[in-house]
Parts: sequence; C-alpha cells; structure tokens
Amino acid sequence: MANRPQARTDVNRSAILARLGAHGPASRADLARALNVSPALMTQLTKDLLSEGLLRELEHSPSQGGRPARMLGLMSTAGRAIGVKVVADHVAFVDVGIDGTVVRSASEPFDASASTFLADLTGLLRRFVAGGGSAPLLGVGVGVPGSVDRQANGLVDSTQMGWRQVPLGSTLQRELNLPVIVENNVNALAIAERLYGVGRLHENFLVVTIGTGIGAGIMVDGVVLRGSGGGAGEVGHIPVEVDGPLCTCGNHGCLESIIGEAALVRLGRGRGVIGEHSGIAALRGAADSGNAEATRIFSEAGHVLGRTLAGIVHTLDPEIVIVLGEGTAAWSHWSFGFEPAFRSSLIPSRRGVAVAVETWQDESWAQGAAALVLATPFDAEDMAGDQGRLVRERLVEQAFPQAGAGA
Amino acid sequence: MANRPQARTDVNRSAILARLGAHGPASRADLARALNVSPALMTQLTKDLLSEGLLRELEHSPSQGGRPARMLGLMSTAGRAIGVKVVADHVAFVDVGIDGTVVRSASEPFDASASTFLADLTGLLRRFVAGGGSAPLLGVGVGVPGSVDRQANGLVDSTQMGWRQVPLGSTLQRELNLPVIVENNVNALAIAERLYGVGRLHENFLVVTIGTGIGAGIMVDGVVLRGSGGGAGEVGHIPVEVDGPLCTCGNHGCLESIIGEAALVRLGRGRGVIGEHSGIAALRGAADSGNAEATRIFSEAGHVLGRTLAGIVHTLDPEIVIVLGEGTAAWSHWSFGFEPAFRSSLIPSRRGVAVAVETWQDESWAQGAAALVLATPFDAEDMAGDQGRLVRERLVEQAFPQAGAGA
DNA sequence: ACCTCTTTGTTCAGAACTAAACAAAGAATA
DNA sequence: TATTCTTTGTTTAGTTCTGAACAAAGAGGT
Repeated sequence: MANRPQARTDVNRSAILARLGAHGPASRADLARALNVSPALMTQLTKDLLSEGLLRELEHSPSQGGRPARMLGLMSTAGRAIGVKVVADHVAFVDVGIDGTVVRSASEPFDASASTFLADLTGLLRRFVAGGGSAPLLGVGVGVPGSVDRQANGLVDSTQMGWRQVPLGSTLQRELNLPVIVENNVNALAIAERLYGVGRLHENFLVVTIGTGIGAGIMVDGVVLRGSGGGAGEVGHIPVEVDGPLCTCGNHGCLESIIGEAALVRLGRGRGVIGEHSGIAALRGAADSGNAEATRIFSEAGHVLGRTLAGIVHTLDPEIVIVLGEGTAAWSHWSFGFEPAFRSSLIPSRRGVAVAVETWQDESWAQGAAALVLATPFDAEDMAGDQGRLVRERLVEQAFPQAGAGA
Repeated sequence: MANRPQARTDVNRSAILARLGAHGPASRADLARALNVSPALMTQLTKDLLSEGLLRELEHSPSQGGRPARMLGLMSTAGRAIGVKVVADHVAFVDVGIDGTVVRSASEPFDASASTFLADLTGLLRRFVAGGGSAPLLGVGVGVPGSVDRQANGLVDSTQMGWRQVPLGSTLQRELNLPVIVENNVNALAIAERLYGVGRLHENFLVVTIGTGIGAGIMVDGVVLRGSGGGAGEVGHIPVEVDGPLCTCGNHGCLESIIGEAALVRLGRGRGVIGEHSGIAALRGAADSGNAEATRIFSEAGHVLGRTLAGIVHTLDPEIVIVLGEGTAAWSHWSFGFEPAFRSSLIPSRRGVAVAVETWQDESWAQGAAALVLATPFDAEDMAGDQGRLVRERLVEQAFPQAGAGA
C-alpha cells in the first residue's frame, strides 16, 4: 500500500502548470531553463504530472539543429479561476481556463457605498461561482481600485469607493470557502500583461491607465512593485501644478485632477465644447469630428501626461510603457500632445523607450484579476502567502481527490 | 587522505559571513532565520566555518525565555574589501574590514577627461592595493556617477565625466587580477545604508543625493532597483519646469537644472548675493549668517525638491527617504521650503513618511563602494554575476589556500 | 523544589535536487 | 553515405538541505 508518488514539491509542480498556461506548450528542456531547474528534475516532475493527467504530450515536434523537442501542453480540464473587477457602481466577472481563455463572463450592478456592500458582493460572487463549469476552481482573484495590504490578506483602502480597511479578502474566503487573492486593479492588469500581453517579452515595464483616475502598475524583474504599504503606483497624485485644481485626495494640482476624466469634462464644459450635462463621450465625439477646442483639451492632457511619464521613466528605467484604460478611446487625440512632450522630456539615452497603447475592455480588467490566481504559483511563497499556498494545494489535490488510488 | 570537508555551498557560507559582517554577532538560530535555511543546516555550516577559523564562538549569551544563545562572530582576519569613489577631478579610496570598519583611506587627484584616464586610475588603484594589510583582499568596489550595465561587467556611461561605454570593470579586473564590481555611486550608497545605516531597519527606502547632481537609489524589498538598462534613479532629469533652464542633458527644466549646485550658484550670483567668482560655500555662508535672499534660494530649492520627491513617494511607496550628499550641509535652509512642500503634496495616507537627513563625507561614498563587495554574497548569483562568484571563491579559498591540509 | 514552557542547538533518516554520463534523434558537413 | 555536431531527454549516483525528534539550558510559576 501507499504507493502514492509522495507529491513532489508543490511549488515546482504548479510553476510548470502556470508556465504552460501563460506561455503555451513547451518542451521539457524549455521548462527546465525557464524555471531554472535541472533537466533531470524536469523529467521526474513531468512524468508525475503526465501520469496524473494534468499534462499531455503533444505530437508536435519542431526540431531545430538537434533532437526534436517533444512538446508538453496542459490538459485544459486541469483548472480554472474566476476574476472579479470591482468598481464603484458595478462588478464584472470572468471565468477563465488555466490557459487564460475566457470561458464565461457577466456584469452586475453594485453599489460600493451601500452599507451592505460586503454581503452584496458575496452574494453576487456566490451566484457566479455556482454557475461554474466542470474544471476544478482554483481560486478567485479580485481587482479593486485602491491599495491592498502586502500579504494579500485583502485589507482594502480605497478613496475612490470610500472604503477604509475593508477586510474584503478574509470575508470572501470565509463565505465562499475558496482561496481569494485581492489586489489593486492596475497591478492585476500589469500581471495580466506579463502573462498574456506585451509584457511576455519584457521583465521591466510600466502599465499606465488613464480614465476616471490615473494609475500605474510597475513591473520590475518580472514581479509587481508594491512598495512598503502596497501603495506603489499612485501616480495619479503626483503633484504637477502649483495651486492647481482641487483633487479628490484633498490636495491641489495632482496629475489626476488635471487630466482625469472629470477634469477633461470640466474643461470641455467650461470652454463650451460640450453641454453642461454631457460627459467624456461627447467630448471625444467632438474631437473626433474635428472640433479644435476639443482636440486641444486632449492634446494638452497628453502633454501633461507625457512630461510626467518621462519623469517616471527616468526614475524606473522600464523597457516599455503600456497605456491602457477607458481613456485610450481618445488616444489619437492625446498622442498629439503626448508624443512630443514625452520624447523631448527624456534624456537622450532614454529617448527610445517604447510606448504601446492598448484598448482593453471591462472584461480585460477582470481577466487581469483572474490572472492573479493563475500567476500565484510563480511567486516563491512570498507575495500571495497563505492564499497562494491554498491555490497550489487545490492544483495538486486535483490529481488525488481522496486518498492514494492503488496501483 | 582527502578528509577535506568537501566545501559546502559557497553561497550559504559567504552569506553567513556577510550577514555577520553587516549585522554584527548572531546566534545560529538567528542566522538560520535570517538566511531562511533550517537550523540543522546552520549547525553544519557553522561547524565547518568554525573549524576553518573564519568564525569564532563568543562567550556572550543573552538568554531570554529559553536556552541562552551562543553568539557567533567573525574572525576579523577573514577578509577585507577596497572601495573606490571616482568623480571628475579626484578619486577616494578606502580599505574596509569584513565588518565594515574603515582600516585605511586615501584621496588622489584624477582627471576623468584625460585620454589616459583608464591607465591613470589603474595605477592609482594598484598603488593603494599594494599598501594593503594582511587580511585577504576579497575584491574592489567602484562607485561612479553614471549608469552601469546590468551584469556589473562595468560598462560605464557617464555624462558627468564624459564617458561613453567605458569598459571600466573588465579593464580593472584584468589589470589588477581581482574581482571588481562597478556600480552607480548612489546605488552603492543605498547598499551601504542598507548594510550599516538607517536602511538596516527597512526593506523599502529611497536614498536621494543632493549636490552637483541630484540622484536617487531605490531599494525595493532589500535589493537595489536598477531598471532595464541599469539607469533607474535618474531623478535629476525629471522634468519640472516648462521652458526652464538648460540642463547638462540638453533638455530644459530638469530638476537638476533648477536645484543642482550650479543652478543655486547661478541664482546667487544673479541676485547679487555672492560674487561672480564665489561658489556654493559662499552662498551657504551667506544663508548661515542670515542673508534673506540666500536663505530664500535654498528654501525655494527645498520647495521644488519636496514636490518632486512627493511624486516619487507616490510612485514607489517607500518607508523612509534618506537625503544625503554635499548639499545637505545647507539642509537647515533647504528644509524651510522642503518640509511644507513635501508634506502638503502627499496624499493623506502617505503623509507620515519619514525623512532622514545625513551628512556623509567623501569617505562614506567610497565605503559604499566597498559595501558592494561585502554585499555580493547576498545576491543570489544574479546581480554581480561573474564577479560575485569570484568574491565568493576568494572568501572560501581563504580557508584552504592550497590543497586539502591533512588531519 | 518541582513542573511546565520556551528557545537553542544537535543528530539522523530521508526528501529534493543536481551533475555527469549516456542514449536518442535529427541537422550539417565532408 | 558516413562523420560530426547539436539538442533533447533519461538514468544513476551522490550532494544539499529539511523535518522531526531530542537533548540542553534557562525562565516562570506553584
């Protein structure tokens, strides 16, 4: 009895799965190099995973100069994760496979300022989870606009939603009985970019979101920079203009108070471009149809953003800057001011920094949150802490639902 | 024959030595916790190191609630490192013991713009090395104002000294036949702060130097943030003022062009506070003796620095900001503008960030460079790469100068 | 004085991993 | 076509490290 393969180190096992999920099929040799272990060990680990049905051997074999590689791929039934994007007035859910593909999604109204918001959110999430597919659910990732304490206990501070020290993570864990990983939404986006987007090719990059607020996710050597209190990336409150407009944070002249959505709308109304009750869509429409004052508003915003980002680039030296968020819908107008200001504010040796602009949807934010769960196996026990361990456990348990199945 | 203890993993061995050097004596249990290995292994490793004469057991035993700890200390003869600070017009050397104490120091004139600067520097360094003590020399750390390529090969770009792609590291290695680690001087200071200064208590902090230039060293989770090209921390070129004064980088309105030493002196002359041929010392003197215009110049500089640093704090969320450099001699005048500007530009939750001002000497910069060598064993093979391995080797060889000494 | 609790440090079996040799399978080359 | 080279993947032997049990040495209470 007890011929159970004595579960190898879970970290390595799940790192293999996560790697395959994020980067697609790979050979044993590739994996050994990527995860920095010996080929010998990789043979062992993959043998186990194959016999457990988590991996499968693909016939495919490229062959380039030497023995052709036998590619390994994930069994798509190995697991899935749920991602949640929480904002002030609604919640978006996605259910993604272990390979990052969206299986299912939904969006529900939600009032973050209601006194029952925690129970409301739990209920909505519980309903979405209940409608799930057959693959085992590894965990839930939640992206929120605000800062989250380091250990991903899920203690949330959010000025945007009026939350102070809300125990979002622990509450959801208890209620749902699932691993829950809570993270700032821009950081979640940065992780998604690292796994599935432009960031796959870069270890050091900056994700900047423009929209209601201005935020940044900072990726350094492949991991998110959180700072001492989980509050890194609050670039929306970089002081830009002395005695500038009042910001939601109480200060004057923050970046966000000048180029945030509210500020642009206010300018549009003030300069008579749009009506007193029109919003950002109208302003963008005006610019699209050639209104000079409207394009100027966006271009000026681009100018301010360009100068400020140049400063951040000098501070952090990223390989690439990725601009995201609802605001990118009007990027063609922003860029008019952004490009010259950004380039001319950089020191010569840094002037070649790439800038990529992407238009992601609401769903993408939630996908970023799901990526938190799928990415946890990567972080060496540190970041996601307890919840990360739980995700790993579920990923491994999956092979041996009960006790050891005899030979 | 061959009863040689079969040298255990060098990384762990030298990590123990480096840890003891940086933090003073510690018990085996302390070390095991700090270096994240099992107590069992620590027993093994320290047994070897003790028998090799690199460590010694201290009688001292605090005892607090349980069995009293047997402290371990370094044999001060285990090794030493040389630190070099290179600037445009001179070079400073220090010779420090493995515990970070300065044994010997020197300063020599040097012309970074001479065509023979590489040979000159080699010669000066060779002479200083020759005058060394008895402890084995582990390596040489060099701090330069400029950016150094990632692998610490020592390829230097420095606008301040007019160097482009100077192979400083490889040249010195070849000529001196010693491990050489080259690093940006502010980063070196940050490492020194981490080992010996305020940074011992913090994993996330910012070192800001004010003087000729303005620079920053960024410590994240205990390691220096270098960025993609080793150019992180160039905060001197953050754009501050549209159409501001011309900067050495060719742009206008960089932070450095407004509050760098040259800018302050120019203001002082322009406003008639000091003569056309007086320098920063005269300006500081004027402020010290109460000249209102002089104090205003420093205070305005403090104001600009405060606002800009607030932006960096929002971006990185450090626990503490440490201000250093020659400029701190006049800090009492800077702070008049700095404090209110800094605090009022921070979002409420960040307003408590600590600021420490230290006045370090030329020698401290060189000590920071030496710290590079003593700190290498910490970085897990990554940063200092080849040179780090060499330092480790020398630290280990030291116990077995030749082949295995019989029983 | 005696028991319990806490912390340090050691020993030993066994797990996790690596290094090195080798087998497999094709490309490049003569 | 045979030879060499390159890369993948496996096997085996051995090293590094951990976990768990235990001994040592004191503090704190009863």
